[in-house]
Amino acid sequence: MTRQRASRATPEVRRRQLIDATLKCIERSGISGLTLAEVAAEAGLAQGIVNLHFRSKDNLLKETLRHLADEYESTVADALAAAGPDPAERLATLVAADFSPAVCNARSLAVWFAFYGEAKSRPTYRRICRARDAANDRRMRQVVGDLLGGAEQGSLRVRAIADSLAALTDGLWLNCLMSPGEWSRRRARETAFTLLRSLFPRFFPTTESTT
Amino acid sequence: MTRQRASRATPEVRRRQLIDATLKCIERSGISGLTLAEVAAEAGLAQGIVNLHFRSKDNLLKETLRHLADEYESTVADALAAAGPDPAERLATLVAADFSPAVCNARSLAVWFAFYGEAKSRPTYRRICRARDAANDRRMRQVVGDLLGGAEQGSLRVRAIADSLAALTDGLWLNCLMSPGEWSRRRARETAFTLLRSLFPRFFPTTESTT
DNA sequence: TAAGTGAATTAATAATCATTCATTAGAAGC
DNA sequence: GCTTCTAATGAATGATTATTAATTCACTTA
Repeated sequence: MTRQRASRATPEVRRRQLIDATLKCIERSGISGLTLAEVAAEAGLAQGIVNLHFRSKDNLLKETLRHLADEYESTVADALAAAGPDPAERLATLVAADFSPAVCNARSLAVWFAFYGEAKSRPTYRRICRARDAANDRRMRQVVGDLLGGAEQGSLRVRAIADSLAALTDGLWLNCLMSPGEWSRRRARETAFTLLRSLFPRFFPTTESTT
Repeated sequence: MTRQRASRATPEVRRRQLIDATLKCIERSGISGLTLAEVAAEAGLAQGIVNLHFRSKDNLLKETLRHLADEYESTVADALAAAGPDPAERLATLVAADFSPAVCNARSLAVWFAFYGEAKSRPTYRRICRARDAANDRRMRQVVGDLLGGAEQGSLRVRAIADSLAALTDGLWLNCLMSPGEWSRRRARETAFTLLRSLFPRFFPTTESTT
């Protein structure tokens, strides 16, 4: 039963490794069932390792959420940077990014909602999540405003539609989390695109010509 | 420091009282921070009271979620039963119910998302939440199908729009939970109605005649 | 009013877990 | 090879907390 002692690694490497293990463990046990022993075992390291590299469990959780938020932000920002100038294409890119495998996978969704669930009682979590939302909302309002053109730019209606599209993502993610059998990433994406086509038939024409 | 002994009450009354206390405590401390001592104190009763009436903490949590789901279900079902036969009115009723004070208040939202967050690792929670979603989705598909009429009834497009509207609620609720300062119940409701007007201009005409 | 019923209390128990720190040992420099 | 530095270990600690069960007592009823 003696463990093989792990070879040395830089703190950077260990921190990343422990965050990955934490993501897996939250998916498996939720935040309420998470123990440092489980995280350490998942990483193949000894009991005290988390306290060594993160000082406390609380800190590990914050850093894990931050990592998830950074990963999301860079995925979406990169996708948008790679898109062309056409507003319809840019909007489609934003929606598609939210349902890409890098973002919409069982583990990430489980962890996002685990933190959402704790957010009411933990201001720090709420702050990190809100920073993500704010960046997201700004992008979405810009793109929807560009799409609908000058007169409406910045109108309450543009704002409401952009906010609705952002909210739609969270709701469809929740479907994927709660009913993964019925709600695949693809179905969620197609549902969002169907809404886009219904909202903006001029910009997102329906493939089959029905009416 | 001696406690005043509580007067006798029926198990029914105590169970309800303890569930109410649990809702408050989850809002305050999250599920991960919830202790039976806190629940008992919130109810003004002694330590062992939860185990007496619910057998275990786990059972208390399940019953609390069930209570929340039942309350939601009866609120929405009652609202729909009171609405007239016009599909547009019925759709407006469904949306309005999701943002009524009985449903969309800080405590209920906090508790819903607390359970969503644990759902991945707790099949029982997932089952209870899914039952609520299924009833909701059925109603929404029926109403949207009625609104769009014969040809589209039951089409993939109707299904996608109904699913989107259901998802929209969850997303807007999340906004209310994470940013209660910016996202009042009323703003969330108006955002949803603005989407309805944009999607179905024929059925939900814009008040001011702008085009 | 005197049992009797069972709701409520509370102190004790046992288990879980985050955190600490003395010790071990891998890697780098000489 | 020897020394030094510091990552890694894991047993020990102490705090927290769900659960139990013996006891108390509020209310009912005969």
